[in-house]
Amino acid sequence: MNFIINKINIISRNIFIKKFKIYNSFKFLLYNNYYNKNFGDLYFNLSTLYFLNYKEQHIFGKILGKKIINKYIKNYKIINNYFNIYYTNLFYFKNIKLFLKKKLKKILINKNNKKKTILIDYSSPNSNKPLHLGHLRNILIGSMLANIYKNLGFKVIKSQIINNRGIHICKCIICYKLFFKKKNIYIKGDHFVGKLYIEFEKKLNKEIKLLTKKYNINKKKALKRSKLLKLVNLELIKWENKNKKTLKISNKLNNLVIKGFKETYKKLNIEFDEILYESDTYLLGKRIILKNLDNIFNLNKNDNSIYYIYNNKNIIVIRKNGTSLYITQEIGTLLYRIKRHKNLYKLIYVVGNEQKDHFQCFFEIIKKLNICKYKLFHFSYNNVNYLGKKIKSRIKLNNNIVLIDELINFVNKKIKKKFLNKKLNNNIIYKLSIGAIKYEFLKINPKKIINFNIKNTLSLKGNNGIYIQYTYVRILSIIKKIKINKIKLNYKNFFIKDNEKTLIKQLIDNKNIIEKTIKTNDTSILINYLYIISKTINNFYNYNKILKTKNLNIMKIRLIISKIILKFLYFNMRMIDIPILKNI
RNA sequence: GGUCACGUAGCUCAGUAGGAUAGAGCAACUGCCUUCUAAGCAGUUGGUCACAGGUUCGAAUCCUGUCGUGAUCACCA
Repeated sequence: MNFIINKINIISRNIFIKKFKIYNSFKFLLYNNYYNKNFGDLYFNLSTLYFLNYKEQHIFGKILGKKIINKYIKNYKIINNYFNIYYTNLFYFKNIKLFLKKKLKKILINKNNKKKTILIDYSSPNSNKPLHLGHLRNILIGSMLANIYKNLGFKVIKSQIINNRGIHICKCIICYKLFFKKKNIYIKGDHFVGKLYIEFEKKLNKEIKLLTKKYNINKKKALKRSKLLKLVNLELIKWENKNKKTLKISNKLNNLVIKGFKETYKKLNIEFDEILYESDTYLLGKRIILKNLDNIFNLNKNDNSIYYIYNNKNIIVIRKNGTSLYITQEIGTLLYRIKRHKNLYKLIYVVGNEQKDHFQCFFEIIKKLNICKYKLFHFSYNNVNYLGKKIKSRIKLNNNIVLIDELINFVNKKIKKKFLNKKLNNNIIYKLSIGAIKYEFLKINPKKIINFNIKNTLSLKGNNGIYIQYTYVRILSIIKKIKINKIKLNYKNFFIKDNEKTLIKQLIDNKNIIEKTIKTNDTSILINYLYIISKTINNFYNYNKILKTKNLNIMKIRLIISKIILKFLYFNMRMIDIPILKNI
């Protein structure tokens, strides 16, 4: 493919100079076509040659056409001002041979990226509630990007920071102290702590309602008078002053949550190279802020809080009571990472787009502090919505599936029910569930809102993860039945049908797709590609008999194509981390 | 109100480095299991690409405005 494009560029330049006396370095954008049978395998639009008029464009086309025909290019045709190129059978033969012999990594991936290290920060939950569907999108996008970068040759550090410090933790601590201390914990740790948080919010709401009635004041004023909130704030000061009793409860709750998170991650086959805790990093942030108090940050002399001016707004970085905030932690964590990892190439924060302002402010501060020579990048994805509103763990859906654990259970049951007559074992059902969930969340462009809907989102027909897994198993079952290693391809007996040509062309496109995915960080590009080739593969399977073909040569060729299909499916499924099945 | 996204078939989404006739899946209807795994294949129906201007030989794609939806604008994280 590339050599054809290069050749066209070289020949064209000659024509421009000799025929039209035009000296410029125009580069062609050629497109692969595997959608429309009436048009060429490779094409470009002659109108893009803006420096020639319509007549000249066609003269150019005709000269170019005659010159490019060779053993790989059979023919050319100009239709509607489009220059179409048609491949010879030898072209397909060569590509099949290449795909069969070489490792896909070598064919599909540029080697320039070796030794560069990328740190990807994703998931980063607060340790006051279980992981929910909002986190799920974050986890899956981050994990897939990490996978792709790894396959591209980068060294990847998958990093997670657990936000285990702050008001939210203290709310749980207070709730535990007041109402749950003597009760037994009989549910998953993260679910228990989530319950503490919800209970606290309920009690707080009650108190606020009472206060607003009693003193006839608005909510803001009531919040200031709240006894519960006062307790929480005191607890936060205690926490940052390392009060032993407070830290003991904090650690207990923290451990419960982390254990719960680990179980959930394991179900999804998600792993991290490092897990950091805000409790270990926030002091670094606090220190550097105090160090730069006069030149970058400002002290409010009335109440001793410290703020940074961003877009004419005062952003508080240290509270009047001396405790730190989200952004304090963010600065500290970056410092911690820089110390820990030397020679990073880039840091990518996979965080929701609602934090766009936060990251812009954060990056600005880092630039002024002049502490980081690495590229910082916020990859923002959009929300998961339910009934038009952003999903939060406190919302309960109809079937209670707002949490990741609940979603997995739900899908698991659904698949079990659907394939009841097939008597699948639990391991296969589990792999199908995970595949379905991952595919469903990743197939939508990250910059778009996912409107979560149980019926549509978890449809098990058509364009979904199971379809891909099934396609793989179908082809595998053929290969399993026959020893294929000794088969040799011979061009003399080479025969290929149109649907097989389409497939080869699509496989060639894999390289472009990967490059485009990484350029845009859009996971849906690769997923949709996988779906398109799977459709072609199923078409190939239905129309071309393989083991039952009488002609031995044709059977050999189709077996080899089947083997190549498996290679491609395996490679791409691994990138997305959809579980691969060996049988059903 | 300011800022940032998004608006494509009844529903869920592709297509946006301008380019040929706007594509899939679900839902509805029609065929195909004695045949390598029917979790599949093939087909029919379904579109004012939110609306209005502009740029261009050419706009779903770029620009401007309007409308609609969501996020954000905390001494929460």
